[in-house]
Amino acid sequence: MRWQIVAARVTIKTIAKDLGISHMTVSRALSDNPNVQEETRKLVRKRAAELGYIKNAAATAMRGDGTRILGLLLPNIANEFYAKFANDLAWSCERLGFQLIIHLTGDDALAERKAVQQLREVQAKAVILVPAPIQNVEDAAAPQDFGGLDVVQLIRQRPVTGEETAIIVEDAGAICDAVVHLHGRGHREIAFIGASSALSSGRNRLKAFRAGLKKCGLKRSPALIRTAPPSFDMGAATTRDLLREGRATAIVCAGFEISNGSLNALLTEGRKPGRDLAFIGYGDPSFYTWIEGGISTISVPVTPLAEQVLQVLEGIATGKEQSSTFAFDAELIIRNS
Amino acid sequence: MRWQIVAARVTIKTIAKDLGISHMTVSRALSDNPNVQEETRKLVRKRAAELGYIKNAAATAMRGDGTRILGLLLPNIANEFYAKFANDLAWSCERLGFQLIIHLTGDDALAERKAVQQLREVQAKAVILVPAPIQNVEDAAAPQDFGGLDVVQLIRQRPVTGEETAIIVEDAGAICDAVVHLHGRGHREIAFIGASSALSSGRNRLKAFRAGLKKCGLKRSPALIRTAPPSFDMGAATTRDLLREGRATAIVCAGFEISNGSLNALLTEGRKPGRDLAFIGYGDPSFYTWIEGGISTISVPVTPLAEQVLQVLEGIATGKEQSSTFAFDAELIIRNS
DNA sequence: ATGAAAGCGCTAACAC
DNA sequence: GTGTTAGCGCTTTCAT
Repeated sequence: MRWQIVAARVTIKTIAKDLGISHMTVSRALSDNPNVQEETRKLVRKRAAELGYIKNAAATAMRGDGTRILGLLLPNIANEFYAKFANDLAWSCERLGFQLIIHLTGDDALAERKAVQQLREVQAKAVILVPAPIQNVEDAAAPQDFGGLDVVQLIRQRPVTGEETAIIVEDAGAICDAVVHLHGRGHREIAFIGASSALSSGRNRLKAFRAGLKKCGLKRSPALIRTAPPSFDMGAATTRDLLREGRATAIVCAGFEISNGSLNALLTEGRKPGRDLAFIGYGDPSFYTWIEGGISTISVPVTPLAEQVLQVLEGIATGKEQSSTFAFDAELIIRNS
Repeated sequence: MRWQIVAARVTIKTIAKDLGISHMTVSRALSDNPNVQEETRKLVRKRAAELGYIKNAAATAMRGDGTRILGLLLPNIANEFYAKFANDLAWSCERLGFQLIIHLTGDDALAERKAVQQLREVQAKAVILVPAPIQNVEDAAAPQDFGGLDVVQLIRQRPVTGEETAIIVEDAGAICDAVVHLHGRGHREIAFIGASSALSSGRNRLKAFRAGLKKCGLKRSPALIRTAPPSFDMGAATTRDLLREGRATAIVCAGFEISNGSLNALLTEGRKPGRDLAFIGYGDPSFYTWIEGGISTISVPVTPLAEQVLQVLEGIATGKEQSSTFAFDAELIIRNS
């Protein structure tokens, strides 16, 4: 026998015994089943509150009644975009009575697998994820098995069973617009800093940039196109290189981290974005609106994205789910460039 | 009878039947119990993988073996500080194999209660929370019951049972330093923008500011001390007021949102923080380091905080937990003011 | 309107 | 080394 130092958990049986009735009556009373006398119901609820009864979610889950758990898989939540998205989604979850489990993947396929596994273990209802980019053959050969999870893909779309809903942002138009705009302001040497072509987003954004060049009748200059694994440091270093070379008169950034890194390099080098050099950022850090007269940017619609996820979630909650792809347009916002 | 469209969940019994052995052997094999023949163990693991077996966390939880779930309660995660903290903590969770459930409270006591209730239902192991400020008598009268949850209070410390660990930041020294520093640079009209005294943090920071004034032999000017419910807009509006009045030559911000709002007002009004007016911000948005020659700030040690939480967590995980209060000093970082 | 039994998936405690 | 039993807390089903 083990001494119970802490009070044993209060269950419906505890209450039942305390009240001298069957635990089934307690169960019914607590779940507002009509087949209970109003009086008993009140009594039970009162006693339950007094004893500090807490429903055991595990028991409910085990009976096959599912859970109210949602999983969110993101590369990180330090990034302003992801943080804002997680924030919006978390509020929706509070409203709908869901619990939100956040897993960080660092864009690593293995981490993603582990997270999905854990979510399946707790029988999460759905998972919203930014799919990790497929880096090697193994990843491609062993597609993720989501089991009973409803899946919503975010930002990136991985060609899988085709069953999953995808919510993506369509930034090709805005990137193309950016080039056209810069051209209109007289720029002829427009640099592009983006992710390496290993990422589908990297390829697509570069394609959009080239489409913009073509539209203005500008010819491609390989020297002005810089791609590498995207990061703050990459954006900063690349920008410093471009400054040193002194050819570019405008920079278009195609990535959140890259954009911040590039802006950082510009400012720490004493260049005024919008004056000394035209600059088009990526994403919507709030300070873009109020530094240096406002930083022009390719604006990504976070809240609409989160709201769409919410819609899909509500569909899932009520069983009326239907899979499809939702695309939201990014928008070129011109401020100082 | 109901038609099973989807394949029935694979359990240890499924595997047992498939292999013609007892489900206990399967259980033992899967949990690396030594009392299984190496051969059978391998066989079981192989078959489990093939059949796509997923352990049912609910069943484990129901047996009283607990969960690997942690709860994190924050006012929001859009704020750079909270986002960074959540990010650090989430990484720790990945490393330790925990799942992190994030609940947003908006600093509302009722929302906090609901979140704690839900965490208790899923039998979370611990909850890390920024306690909602106590606004009214009801809140104070009905202290939160955390049941079996281990509790780590963050930033704010609510006097409760005294059992909980608290991890707080001690910013009084840095605030006082800020005043002394500004005085040393010749400023005599130093404004303070902070939270209303309803929040304990508001009171303490104001106290520290006054201590700074006293230390320099400056007398208090009520006209330069502005407190109200803290927000970005409050910071911006207050700053615009101060600019209009034209008396203050320096501003000390005592809050994350306030600081950003104030800085925003300054820049949109065309004032150069550090040149036209001395400015001491609060918190560590990354762009503070690289705009306007660097914004001076009261730096809050996020990563040490998260690391301490991690320490406590590991204590909890191994049962070697011991409650206490950990304080981390904020630090005055002078850049352009 | 209320109660008794069964079973969800798992593992500790016993057989053997 | 392997199998059997029992029970965690809950609700569905079937009595009463």
